[in-house]
Amino acid sequence: MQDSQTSETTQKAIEETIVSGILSARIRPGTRLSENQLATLFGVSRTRVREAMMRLETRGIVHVSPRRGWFVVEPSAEEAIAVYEARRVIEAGLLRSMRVLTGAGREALDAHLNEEKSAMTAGDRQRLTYLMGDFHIRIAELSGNAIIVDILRDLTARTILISMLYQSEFHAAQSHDGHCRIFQAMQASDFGRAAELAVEHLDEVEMGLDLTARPDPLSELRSSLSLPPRSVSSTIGPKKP
Amino acid sequence: MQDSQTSETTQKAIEETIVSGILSARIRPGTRLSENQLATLFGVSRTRVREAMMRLETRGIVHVSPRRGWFVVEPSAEEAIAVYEARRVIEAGLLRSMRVLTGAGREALDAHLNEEKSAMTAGDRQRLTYLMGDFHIRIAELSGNAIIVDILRDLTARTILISMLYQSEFHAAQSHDGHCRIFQAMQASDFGRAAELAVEHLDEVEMGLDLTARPDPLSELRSSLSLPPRSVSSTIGPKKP
DNA sequence: GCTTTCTGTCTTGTATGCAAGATAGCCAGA
DNA sequence: TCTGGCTATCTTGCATACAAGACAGAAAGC
Repeated sequence: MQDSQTSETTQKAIEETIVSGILSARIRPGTRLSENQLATLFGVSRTRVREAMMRLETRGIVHVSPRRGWFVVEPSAEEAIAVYEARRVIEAGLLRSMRVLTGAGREALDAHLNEEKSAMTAGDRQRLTYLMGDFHIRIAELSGNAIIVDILRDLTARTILISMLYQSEFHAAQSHDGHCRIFQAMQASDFGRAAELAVEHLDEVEMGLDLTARPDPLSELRSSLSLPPRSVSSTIGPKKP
Repeated sequence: MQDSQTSETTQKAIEETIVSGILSARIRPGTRLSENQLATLFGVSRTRVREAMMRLETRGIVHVSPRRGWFVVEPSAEEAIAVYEARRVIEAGLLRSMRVLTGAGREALDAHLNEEKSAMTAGDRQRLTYLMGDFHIRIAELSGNAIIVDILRDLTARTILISMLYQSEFHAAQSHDGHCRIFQAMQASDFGRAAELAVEHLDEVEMGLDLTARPDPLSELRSSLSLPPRSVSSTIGPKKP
């Protein structure tokens, strides 16, 4: 990254720092993001930090609790399900829409799968988390469609937050196998099959979650008092904490 | 809409006012959105207006030209193609993932198609534009997935902007027919067919565009000077006007 | 010991002020 | 008439000041 431009770059830098921190599992869900601290850290005023937070909120990455602070989102079980559902829809649709796997695309995915493998043997879990998410972004990049890439990057970030909350064990080998199978189908130009495999793969990962586990520990009490469930908030809709 | 809450609501109100203005084709691409004017209009300071603009920029609805102003986006031909491609991917994926059409869903779509018909006979073009886009959002709503609804709403807004730039004639009857066919396939629980029809429908609408027409009137000059083409910017990436 | 209240501190919410770039229009000069 | 430059004005960019809610911890009352 270049540091020459001061203006315009900083807000995006804050955004990307946080997103990439999540993508590589260095930032946990629920992490507090203090406007003042970030401002000091990046050497800017709160104004710019707030702008970055607003953008990240729109992207479903952080949320604000009024006058309490900004926090990295902790997706509820319902939200987690919605994220996986959205990914299945989009990734399956994407693969099914593909017609060819170019040579460059084949090489990119092949190189990526090799990286996954070496990270597995090295036991580098943080890097592995990053790579496991990045595989799906790489596939999106093959389409050359920046819109879809952006959407899937944000959904992947949310997925990683979900994993940190609900995933007890990390079945890296299983995920890697899933990726390899998808790649094989793509190499065979059987994109319908690749789409099916992607859905299965995401199902597998979702099934590996314990969605009764962490957040909303009040759910039992809540239901026994027959209060409304935690809102499956839209990325836009008003939050009521 | 309620007006009781002042805080928290206003920024969202600005956002939604603009988005719904676009969805109903009352706001044209390239419209200037002055921070000061909006601030006066909504009775708030520029700060809040700026926050709303930042969010809308993230959503791909507006963009800022540094120290010149905020403008409703004018998608380039490349961006237009990307938007349609993204919609095909997501809407086809969505329909294919459906398993049942509930009674309530059937009624909602049926009512919607009747509205389309009456707007056609009434010749209410603005309302028709809104309804034609809204059909696709209604389908997304059937999934109950707020993430997908939000994504498709923003893509629909962009689609309408694209129409206003590149669509010479408005083939409302053709679009309405397309919607009816999709609905029929859904009623027959043939969601694979519905997905195919949705792709065809979007193709038809895209083909009806004259993508050599409006923006970037300098494209000839640009290419004859062998300057780089207008960037197919991501929704996030830096804009270079 | 337990509860309640109060107060100091920390957080974000919002407005405002100033800086600096962009633009349009005028004016002068050739 | 056309060109070049100047200036007045308008725009956003960014920092800062202050308001106001949330919270923790101390103090007071029982």
